Amino acid sequence: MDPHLLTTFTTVARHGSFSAAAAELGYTQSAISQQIAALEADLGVALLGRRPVEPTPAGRRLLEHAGPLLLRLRAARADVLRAAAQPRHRLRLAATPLAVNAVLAARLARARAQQPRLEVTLLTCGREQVATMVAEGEADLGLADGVAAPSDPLRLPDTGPMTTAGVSEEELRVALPADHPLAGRAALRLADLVDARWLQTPLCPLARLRDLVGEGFAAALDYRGDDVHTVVNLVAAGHGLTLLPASVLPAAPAPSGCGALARGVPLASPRLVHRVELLHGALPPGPAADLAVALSP
Amino acid sequence: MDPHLLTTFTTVARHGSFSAAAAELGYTQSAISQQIAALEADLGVALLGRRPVEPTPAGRRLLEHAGPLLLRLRAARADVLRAAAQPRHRLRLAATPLAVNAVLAARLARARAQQPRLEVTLLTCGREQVATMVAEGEADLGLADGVAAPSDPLRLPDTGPMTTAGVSEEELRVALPADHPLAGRAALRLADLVDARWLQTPLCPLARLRDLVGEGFAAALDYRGDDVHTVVNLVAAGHGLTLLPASVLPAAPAPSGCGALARGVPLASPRLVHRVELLHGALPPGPAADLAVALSP
DNA sequence: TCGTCTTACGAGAAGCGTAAGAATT
DNA sequence: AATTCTTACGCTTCTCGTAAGACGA
Repeated sequence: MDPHLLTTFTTVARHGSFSAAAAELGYTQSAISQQIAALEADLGVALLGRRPVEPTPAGRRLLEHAGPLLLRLRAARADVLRAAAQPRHRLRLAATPLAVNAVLAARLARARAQQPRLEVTLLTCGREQVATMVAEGEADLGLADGVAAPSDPLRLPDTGPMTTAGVSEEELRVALPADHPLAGRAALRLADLVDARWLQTPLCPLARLRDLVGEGFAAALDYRGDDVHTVVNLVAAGHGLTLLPASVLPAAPAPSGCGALARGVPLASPRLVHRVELLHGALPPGPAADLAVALSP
Repeated sequence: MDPHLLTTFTTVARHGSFSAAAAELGYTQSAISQQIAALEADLGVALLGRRPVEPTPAGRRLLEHAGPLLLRLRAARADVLRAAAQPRHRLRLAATPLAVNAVLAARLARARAQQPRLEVTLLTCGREQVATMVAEGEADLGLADGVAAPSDPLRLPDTGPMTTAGVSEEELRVALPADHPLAGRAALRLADLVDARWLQTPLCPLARLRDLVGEGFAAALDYRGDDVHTVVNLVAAGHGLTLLPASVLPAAPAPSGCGALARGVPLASPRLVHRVELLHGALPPGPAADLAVALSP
């Protein structure tokens, strides 16, 4: 179960081809063939059917393990190197788009005022990638947001020992167009909306709502990016509903008209919050640790 | 980061000696020396100080990663082999001592009545070992118990994709000797008992209570085994309090006297339950899957 | 001086590439 | 016939063990 062979295996499975995997990994097809043969001999189990190249049931199980395993391996390496590295004066931050809200942006500004010489790089990307970057040491700190019950943690991918701390919770509202029949309501129950038209977005995955409430929540439109502006416009145009933190929605009810967003309707039950968590590995004393403290409430 | 080198590293660190590790692993000292050198060269970081042989800060970080990583690797291997193996007619069950309570023993008996030809092996061991055995495929099913808030999951060690399902929850009571001043009380609040004398046992670790309630809960006696009978006798003899499921405690108040256990006092707040979870990897259709279904409520 | 880790060196094994072979479409 | 995986074979690299060397207690 050499990790080397494991990456080869996942690459072959992904491409469905030995030769394509060889091209990607910089080996000859022959080498790939030998590596897969070695892995199958080691386990004593056929992992791939040939022609077409397709994982066997056992191979499918191994594929489920291989990804997280290799991720943790890279995370471990990064963590060890970090422990040995000198504290630096450049700090790399990874955050999901909705994570850097007004509160956290202000805290970040206050912290930077304390350490004016600190260079900060901020990169926006998806939830999983934030976790991965922090685990692999590509980012020193991560901020990830998501939908959760009050004071419940988010469910982030498991990448080994990583510190997570909630740094912000905010009311979550139902976002809908200004001319939507429900736009004027004082509050809504999520259970009453299971049959509504919903947007599927990485910001508010419908699978998460099903976890929390139950079946339903069919996707009227599946948005694969993670741009807040786009989502707001999709909702305003009536493509479907979604949940957004109150601070993203307009403060006053918009004048009813094409393309405007309503003020957002609070959720009566279940109470859900937009939660932001701070992620980091072991932090040596230094700017990263200081910033982590400053970002906490 | 060859797993091979990783196990060598952990062995050396555990023994604090290259030669002792060589003896355990069946290599020469020279080979161990070269393996550690290779690992350090690969990471570009010193992992062990020599004379005395002791992990550096970076080495300590790697040690924290290596254990879980190697466990997951063995778990992955076991899972793949299980997927390819023939369904067998021997079923291996691992359980913590308190997990096989009256309810589950009855369910198990009912299930066996359905499949009389099925051989069942039951092994009792600690919580972590149950999880490990299931992960590594040494057991087909595991039953682990612990203290939890109602309908909250237990916190079991992370060994990769493993199915856990709560199969039993039972009232948890404060166990105390029959002649204890609090023995007659109708209910107790755990917060009022932070300063009492407590038993530290694997069945009810005080660290868990601190998680749930707060600081306090000093250990008057630390019991390292996991035998229920012994714990009951320790409590009855007045060595300290502990929490036990109601079914373990005597049904009627014992006549006050030396070595008798009181009926047990219910917990008013927080509500805590004795929870049993069923653990298993991916189950192919067969006796193991049938039994898993039968054990669920 | 003794115990312990490191280094040098040779033998064996393992891994990769080239090239030819086999199997499927 | 073309594409794609497998096998054979030689070369290189890696890894281990033996044995000698270096370093501390």
